[in-house]
Amino acid sequence: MQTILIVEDDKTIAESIAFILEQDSFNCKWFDNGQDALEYLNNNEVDLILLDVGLPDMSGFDVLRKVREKYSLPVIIISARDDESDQVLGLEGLGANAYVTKPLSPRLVVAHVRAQLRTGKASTTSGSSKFGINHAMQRVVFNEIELTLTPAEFKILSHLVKNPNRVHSREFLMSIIWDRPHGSDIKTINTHIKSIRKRLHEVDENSDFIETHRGIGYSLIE
Amino acid sequence: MQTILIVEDDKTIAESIAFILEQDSFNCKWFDNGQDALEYLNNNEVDLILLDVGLPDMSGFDVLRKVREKYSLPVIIISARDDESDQVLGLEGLGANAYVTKPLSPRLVVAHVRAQLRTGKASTTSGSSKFGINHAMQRVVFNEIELTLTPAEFKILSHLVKNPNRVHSREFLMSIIWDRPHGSDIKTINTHIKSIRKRLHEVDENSDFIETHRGIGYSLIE
DNA sequence: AGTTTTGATGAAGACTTTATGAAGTTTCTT
DNA sequence: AAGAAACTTCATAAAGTCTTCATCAAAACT
Repeated sequence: MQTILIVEDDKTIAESIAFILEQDSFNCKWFDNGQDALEYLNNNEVDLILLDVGLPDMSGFDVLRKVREKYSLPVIIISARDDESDQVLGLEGLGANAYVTKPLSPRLVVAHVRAQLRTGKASTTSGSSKFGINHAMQRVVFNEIELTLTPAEFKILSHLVKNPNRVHSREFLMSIIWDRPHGSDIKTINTHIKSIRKRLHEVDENSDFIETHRGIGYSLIE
Repeated sequence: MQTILIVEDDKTIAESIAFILEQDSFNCKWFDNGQDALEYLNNNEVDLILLDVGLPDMSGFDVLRKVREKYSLPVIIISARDDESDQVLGLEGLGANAYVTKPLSPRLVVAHVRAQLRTGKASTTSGSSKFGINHAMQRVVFNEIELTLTPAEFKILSHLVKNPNRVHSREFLMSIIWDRPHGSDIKTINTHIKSIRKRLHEVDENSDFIETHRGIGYSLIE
């Protein structure tokens, strides 16, 4: 079942969206502020975000930017009709995937969500890769073998698998392991990557999926 | 004898359903609100639920969601003809198994119940596992031996047996024991798991079915 | 080629989480 | 109210994980 994050401070609106989406067998999580939503996103599998631009703690603009720092999942913007259209349109540059305006038409919301999830799928499935993620068991599947990983290793590797073919800095990978700033040496990532590579080698000796990008970080090739 | 939970605030309707079902030698329990029904469900063996969507305390929607958080038994929705058909059909996504509309045809209700109980049985049997659940006795069967468990142990182990091969967090397992938030130390789960493992070892010394997932929780391997 | 920078590696130890046994508290039964 | 059973808490031991560090290897630069 796919999970949708609803970030909306108006409880009535949030509940009506959740209601209609749940009828479509989506799993909904509601947050009335950006901070909590981002924290949830960092710790759970989410397939799509419905994001209100007018939040109490931070603008939808800031939320979207923070989401895009780490993830490529579809984000649908909810905006009041009287918002400055420029401001809302500007979100496109940050990677908003669609817009709906208040008052909301439930059917339209569902249509947008479906449209995004038909095409997207960015967060979980990954084509013809040799990798998969077993969320239920918190394991990464490689060549049909389930790897038992330590928590830090799982967080890093599952993120690499979800976002292959792009370089992830050590700083960023640290932020994947620790939600809050953590005063650890950045080179710690080297060691984690080493042990991940070791586990992959145990399955396939000649594999070399994790690439080092000197001076930047690592990427997973698929 | 199979037990059917009737959740319906109209006493006349509930009694007529119960009457006709008891003629068919089903054991019926009637509740006029969702809360009491859920409480009964959590403490007793139930084979099927007949659920009215229009309840006084919570919507049938909420009841069904709560049921599905823990159980996979068949649920038949009772709806007034004038309900929005969309809304009711949406319940399918949450795992409703069938619908009947008011005014009820007793024969039709019995037909639906029988149809579900012929096919269903999802709540108890579990493939080729060495585990089984004896709801009536609140015991878990392991290697054909019935384990005598304390209530908390039964709730945890039966949940693990029903949902094997996936990790369950300590927080979640706490919610299995206590329906309402309970200010207990989360580490209590460690102790319950310890005693469950001890009981399994008494049956098979070399068994090791409950796996620890560091930093997350536990899973049962089958 | 020599120097500098950056990454890989292995091992030690600091730190965190879990297991365990026992004591304490609550709840239920008689 | 007493006793028993069950649940929770606690202290400590054990296990596992993360970070650091020293050293070696590879790449980039002069």
